[in-house]
Amino acid sequence: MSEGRVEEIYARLKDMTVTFRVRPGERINEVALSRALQVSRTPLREALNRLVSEQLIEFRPGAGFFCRALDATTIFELYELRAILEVAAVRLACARGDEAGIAALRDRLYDGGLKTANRTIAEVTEGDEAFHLGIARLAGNDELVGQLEQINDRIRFIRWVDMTARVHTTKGEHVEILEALEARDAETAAAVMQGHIEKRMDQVVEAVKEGYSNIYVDGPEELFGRVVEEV
Amino acid sequence: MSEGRVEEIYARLKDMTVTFRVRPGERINEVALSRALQVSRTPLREALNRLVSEQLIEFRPGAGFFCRALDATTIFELYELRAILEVAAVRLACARGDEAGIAALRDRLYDGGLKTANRTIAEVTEGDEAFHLGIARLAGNDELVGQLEQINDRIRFIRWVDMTARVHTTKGEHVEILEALEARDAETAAAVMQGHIEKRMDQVVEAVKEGYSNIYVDGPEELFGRVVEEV
DNA sequence: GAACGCAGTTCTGTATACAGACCTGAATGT
DNA sequence: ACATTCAGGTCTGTATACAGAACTGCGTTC
Repeated sequence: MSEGRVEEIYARLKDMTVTFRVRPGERINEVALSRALQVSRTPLREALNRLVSEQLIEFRPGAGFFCRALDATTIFELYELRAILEVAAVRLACARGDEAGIAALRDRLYDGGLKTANRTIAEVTEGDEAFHLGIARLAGNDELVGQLEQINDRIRFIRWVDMTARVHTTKGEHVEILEALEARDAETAAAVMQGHIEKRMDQVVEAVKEGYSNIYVDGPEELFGRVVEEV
Repeated sequence: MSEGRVEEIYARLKDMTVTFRVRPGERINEVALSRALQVSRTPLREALNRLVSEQLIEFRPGAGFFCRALDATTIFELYELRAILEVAAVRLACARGDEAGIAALRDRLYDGGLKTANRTIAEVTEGDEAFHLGIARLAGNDELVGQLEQINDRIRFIRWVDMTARVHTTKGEHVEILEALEARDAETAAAVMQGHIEKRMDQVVEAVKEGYSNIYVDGPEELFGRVVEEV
């Protein structure tokens, strides 16, 4: 009874929906998908139901499961929420974060996080997310981290799109945040974090209104694999 | 094919787990529960899987579904998170909340929210939650409201326990928050909200360490129905 | 020509069956 | 007396079957 099949399906589906390899609004055909994943419909539907709770897919009774659509309003709200949580997190990190953790974050940032050239968008975005999550972890509130991870899953695609446009401005702001954190300067850290996220939010919402739809119509694979050019 | 069975099961199970009518740590026997709910195991498990994502129940592969346990650390973290979100919400509400909405909130508060005598704990707690959620709604960020609702589900039981102890101090603070909101005084509103939630958090975490376990061993029904005495 | 209705098909919703994992307890050996 | 093992039962994990809902496309009627 090879136990744990649902977990695997769940992970795969999550990946598919996060990266929008299923098109927004598209209905998910259960038999087709179950064949593709080599499982029966029962565990497949169990996994799908989990993703419904995480708002990565939608469910309409009688009609089935559908890929979520990400409209501009939702994106705005998620970015705003992210800003609230991350600003609070960096404040708490200034107050409680342990030195070792801060040092580790610094090392990772300077080790790889600043070198964006010749990396794929996927890699760079992962680095960005890891930096922000690293700060949240320093705040020592696992529930906050969990909420943030859930938000990240929902906007990761958008972050990818955004990253293709402006990789290079991110780095400097990350350094600023880190330095404020090391100085335990909560006010500065909070202000920079707030500005950092809000700036991106504005850019993103605008970008979405324009070219967003045609981005994920072409299939996103190409986007994620694109390589960042030298500055 | 009486459609929408899962939705109903989901709602009932959610209620059961939120109110801890299932004991913490207890394993959920699927066949027994499916008989009790008059459905087969398939839709039952689909509903259970949704609740796993909302962290209202736990799932261990090979062992099944279990009722969540609420330890002091998690409660602390959830209250802290709630404070972060609600403080941000009241700030946004001061900035963007429309007059009509504020007036409606005021009416509801003065209409019923202040009269606690001769009401059950369940009713009073619901009023408390409604007031806080009402403010969050004024902030105009549905995602924030959603997150807050999810947190509320997880700590509602604790709020009940807390409410039995100190119903009467809540009212005054709610009035303070409302007045600051009406004056559009974000700083005051935020400060009072922060204090309001943090005070409760401290009390609650302490209460949990002492008598919590025996409260939900006796079955919680009695608690919810208890009537608040006159001051 | 357009709108409505009907039949066929496809897909969802749920029950059920079965295989294998886990747990319990008794019996046996040290 | 205690540990260990094995058998029996219980419960989970998944496949599959079937019933009914929703959709599609064609034909008919106004």
